[in-house]
Amino acid sequence: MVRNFVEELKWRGLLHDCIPGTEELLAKESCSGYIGFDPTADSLGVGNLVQVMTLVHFQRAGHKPIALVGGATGMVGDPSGKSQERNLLDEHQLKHNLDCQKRQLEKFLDFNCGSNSAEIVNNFDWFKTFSFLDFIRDVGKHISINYMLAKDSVQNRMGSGMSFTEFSYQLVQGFDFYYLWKNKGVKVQMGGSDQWGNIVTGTELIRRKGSGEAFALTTPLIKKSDGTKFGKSESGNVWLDAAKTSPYRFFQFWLNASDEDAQQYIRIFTLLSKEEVAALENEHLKDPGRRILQNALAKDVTIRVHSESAYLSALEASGILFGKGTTESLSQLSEQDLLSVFEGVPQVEVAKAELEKGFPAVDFLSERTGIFASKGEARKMIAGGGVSINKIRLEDVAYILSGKELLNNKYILVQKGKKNYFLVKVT
RNA sequence: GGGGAGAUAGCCAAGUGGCCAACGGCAACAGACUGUAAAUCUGUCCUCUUCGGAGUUCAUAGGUUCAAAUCCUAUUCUCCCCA
Repeated sequence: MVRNFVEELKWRGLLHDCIPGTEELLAKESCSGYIGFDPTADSLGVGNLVQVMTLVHFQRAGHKPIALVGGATGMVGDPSGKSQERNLLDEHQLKHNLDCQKRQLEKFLDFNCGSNSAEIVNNFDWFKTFSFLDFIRDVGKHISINYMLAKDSVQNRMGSGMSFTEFSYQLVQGFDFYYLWKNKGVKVQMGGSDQWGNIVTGTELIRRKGSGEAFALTTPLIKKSDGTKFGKSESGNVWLDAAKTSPYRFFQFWLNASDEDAQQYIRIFTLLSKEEVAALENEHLKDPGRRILQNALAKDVTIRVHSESAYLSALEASGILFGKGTTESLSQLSEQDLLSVFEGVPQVEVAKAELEKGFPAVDFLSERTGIFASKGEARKMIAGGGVSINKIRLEDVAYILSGKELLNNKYILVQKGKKNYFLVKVT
């Protein structure tokens, strides 16, 4: 049952670094390992999915995965990879974020499979009764300032400044590892490569304070092939929460991956086997235009994060919005189909009478519907050829809507650019 | 506490009396090309606009001047060095 976890990570491109001995340990016995999640938002984003997948593979390899939500560390703020001091979250927000993330994590792991059932822990539970004095005596005493100062996360901030709060972060996180090692027999911590410094502070603490040995491995920072940050779309962060990023948009995010990125993503974000991936890549190369990889990727991830039916509607919507048939296929849709296609697309309601007396498109798109922030912006966009109504490009800045452009006698489809849709409901 | 450097649009960064809504780069958005890709090219990119303009900016508050991002004064904040 115990498959080689590290091997699995390697071929998927998910292994960045590991402490010597980690691979041997994991190949030899079933272990407990954990990954921490930072409660900076009330939903995990696709970026966090990397760590989620790491835990999933960990469990599939027969180990016991523990997801740690950072009720305590979230109060401090991790300086890793940040060039500026972070704002502290208030307690209510923090609690809300923790609850939401917890619910999402539960979706991916198996909590009922015997000895390697997953677990979720909150480090606030062991920090809430730990006094400051106790902490600096019992924990701080074991780690030297010199050691802490040498960390990249600290060095990078020497020029721009860093509060004591964030400086202490590595100790706080280090103690998590120590605590879990001591109380739950956790031997391995995993995380993104930016967490390396924090993680080894933990192993160091275990060595010095507990005279024990612990292991760690990190996953690479996922970047797009053009070097930019992974996980953002035109409309911002891509979240796992359907209310924050609709399944349609989520699906589109993956579908829009470049060829190069799709190869990387399909290894990281799906559970497809090495052979299946290789087969897909072959197929893809024969005719890159069909975007076999992107389709497989988007399908797999959307189904696992949302559901089969969410995937099907996203697929259908995509077919209609980007398919060959343009206005005809739109006008042939039943009202119900239309609405389901546009589920998750911003909608505005407008009275029919308003349109019938003639509504200048510029005013309509800005002041009336808020699709554009101002008339000037709407005007510029139209002039630049970036606005379509019912998939027909609006050529004339002075165009006046008359109420004749209704689909199903009830809807107007406004398109900003190629990929941003708005549905106007006329009543 | 002393000394030094600095604060310009989302970010980086030029500008050191008028030609400045402020060079350039990045990011972002749109267009062309394409495969809803990449690369490339083009346009937009402080706010509003009847596209003629109008309004508000260069840490903050005052001041000098016909005229200030640029000079002066005070204040706030940041970094570095010394104590």
